Amino acid sequence: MTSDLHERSSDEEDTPLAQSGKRRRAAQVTIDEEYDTEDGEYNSDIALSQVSENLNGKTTPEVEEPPKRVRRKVKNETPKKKTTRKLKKIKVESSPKKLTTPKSEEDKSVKEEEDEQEDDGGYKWWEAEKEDDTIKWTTLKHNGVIFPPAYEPLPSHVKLYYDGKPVDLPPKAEEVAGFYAALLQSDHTKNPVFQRNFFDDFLEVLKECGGTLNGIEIKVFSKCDFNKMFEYYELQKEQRKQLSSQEKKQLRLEKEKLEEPYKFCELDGRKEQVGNFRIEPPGLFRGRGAHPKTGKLKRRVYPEDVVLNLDNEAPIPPLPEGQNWGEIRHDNTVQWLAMWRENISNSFKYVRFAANSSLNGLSDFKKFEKARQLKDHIDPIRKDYTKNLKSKIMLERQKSVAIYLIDVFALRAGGEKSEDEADTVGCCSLRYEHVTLKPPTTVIFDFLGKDSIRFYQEVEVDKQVFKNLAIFKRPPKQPGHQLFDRLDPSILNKHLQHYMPGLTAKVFRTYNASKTMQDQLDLIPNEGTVAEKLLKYNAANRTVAILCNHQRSVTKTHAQSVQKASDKIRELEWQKIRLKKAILQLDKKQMKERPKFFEEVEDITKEDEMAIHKRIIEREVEKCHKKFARDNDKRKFENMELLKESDLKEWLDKVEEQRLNFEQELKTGVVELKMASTVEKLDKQIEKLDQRIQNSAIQLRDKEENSQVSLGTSKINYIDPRLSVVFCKKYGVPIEKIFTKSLREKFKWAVESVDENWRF
DNA sequence: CTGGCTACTTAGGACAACTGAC
DNA sequence: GTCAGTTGTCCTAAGTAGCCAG
Repeated sequence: MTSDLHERSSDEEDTPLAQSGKRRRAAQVTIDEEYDTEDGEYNSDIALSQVSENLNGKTTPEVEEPPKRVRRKVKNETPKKKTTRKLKKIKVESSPKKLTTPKSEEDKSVKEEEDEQEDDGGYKWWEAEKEDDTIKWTTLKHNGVIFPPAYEPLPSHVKLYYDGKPVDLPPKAEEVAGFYAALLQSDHTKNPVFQRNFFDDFLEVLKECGGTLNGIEIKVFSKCDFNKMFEYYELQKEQRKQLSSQEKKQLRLEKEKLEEPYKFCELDGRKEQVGNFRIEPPGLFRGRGAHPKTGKLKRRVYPEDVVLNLDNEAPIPPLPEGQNWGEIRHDNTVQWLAMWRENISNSFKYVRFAANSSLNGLSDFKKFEKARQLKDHIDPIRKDYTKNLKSKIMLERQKSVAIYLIDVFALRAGGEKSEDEADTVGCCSLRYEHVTLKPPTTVIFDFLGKDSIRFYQEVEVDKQVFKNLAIFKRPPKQPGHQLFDRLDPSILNKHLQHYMPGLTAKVFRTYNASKTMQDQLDLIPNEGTVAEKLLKYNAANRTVAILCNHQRSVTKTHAQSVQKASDKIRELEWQKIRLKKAILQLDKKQMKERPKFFEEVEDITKEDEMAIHKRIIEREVEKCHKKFARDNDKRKFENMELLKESDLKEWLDKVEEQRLNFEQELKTGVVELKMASTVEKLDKQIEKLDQRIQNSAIQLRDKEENSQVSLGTSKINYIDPRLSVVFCKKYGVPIEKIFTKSLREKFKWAVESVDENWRF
């Protein structure tokens, strides 16, 4: 058999359509038909040479077409107006009584949050027995949503400038310009796509409201100057910061009072917290990664856009005169209170219960129970996919490899994406260029995953997986082509259902994350201080985060703070050595008695010492200046006599004296301590320093290792909270050290239901 | 089947609040 | 008390997945 027997014959275009059409025929095609093999193992010699060609492919780029990105069918090619299932306007008849919270609000002027928890937390759903899970509630009452405040036009002296001239914008357009101005210092505004999308939408809004008010015609983005607007916002921010703490408190209280009615709802007669009761304010869409729509105007949402969901007896939240809700629904099979359609990708946004709500808790519990259940099925699944790596049917091989990748490297399912989203992939949507093969069995993954976070891993894989990946990459496939051209998440999930009802690709991530955590926790000895145990818990957490590729961007100040910390350690070490020298000065015999102890005295070079001296002196000088400035500020305020320059000089002289001492010390090697001391006292000090050095070193290492890893996501979504609870109970670590207040509430079901023998 | 809807889960960054060293 | 650095919360984007009509 030769290459023209490949399923994809050469005359077929590699259009997205052709690609997706091919999938349909996939099932019938066997490996035998496709590849010249007897046992389902394809001829690795041929394939490997092809592979390495691609690999060493530094040669190929010149020859090949630049990798084109072939995507599957484009959704919404023509953004056709959806069959407008027009939101029925239901006339609000019922008197819009305000929802009274179960207990009288006046009882407590200052709300005690902990107490608040007590009375609604009485219901322990995890101890109740619920049968039907398609019905989420029988009664649901709430007060609707908070709309963002109306736009307040800028004062007349703050304007957009066009080509150097002030522009009078109609409020609606000014608002949009303001959205951009506010972001002037962010990275978004440096992105040309963002600029263009913003500008297009801005012009459109401007046109809608009839153009500028002073006849200036805005045409070119580059002539727009948003600085005056930006400065105004900065000023406002500054002023807000300057408010006295009293005023700030006042504002906080007012906000609190306004929000109070929306924070809670009543579900089956119980008080529950609402999550995002604030409608998202208008602004510029900030898509992540290379999002084609980033910068577009996210339009304001009005009551007419909002669908409310509550029970049919529930009072309908009132609206200002003349305004109406888009629709009132009574759908008790869903867990949302309100929703609206956003204009960027035409999808829905939901107002839902808070993380600590019973319904969300229940879903969470079920999620982890499902993942735990996978424990009992994982062995046959692994056995199966290992076996099927050699299946004669292409589809089967792709399935097996996909499940292997999802299981072993915790890849996401990887659904199809449309052309107007950022180009990110998961397992099923991996393309040729995302996987590089390095014989014999090394694979390099390099692609952008969810949120355009880079997934880069060089890993060893099963031999047969390697071979299969080589097959999936075989010509005529080239960059831009799907690796798993027979697969999508729904095919995969359907396959997985056979092993276990409800099993889907994402369950593997939960399972492997929690399993890994359990294994890591098992390795931690029950000894040492709480701080030490905590450190080990975090290390375990980190293992999971790395498995799931949970990253965060390093802070701007990271390098600096690492530098600072390591400088501090060096300084401590220097101090220690200095003390050891002092010991030797006191008693020369010590060297013979404890040669090991004094070994490190030689470790420090003159240059090191000089650098440390310099740092200390610089710091001291700076301190003097700062203190001088601060003291005088204070004195000015209190109408006291100011410190004179001579006072500052006096301080600085002292520092200079110290500098000279250091210089002397460096020259002679003789350490002069401030106080007379004994060998014993110095030993004690050294011991303390050692401890401090160790602690600082651990902290530094932790900081380094955590700088790119985000622990939160796995803690919140992947690690069964019961693992953490058991850990705390068993190891005597207070749960507050691991779960913040809101996490303790979210995971209340776990905190209260588990004994210390529980295992994932 | 497939594609489009719909609902729900997972995600990182912005920003506010807190904390500990000085 | 002040400041810098850290931690916790909020915000909303971006995934997964089930369902249903054609």
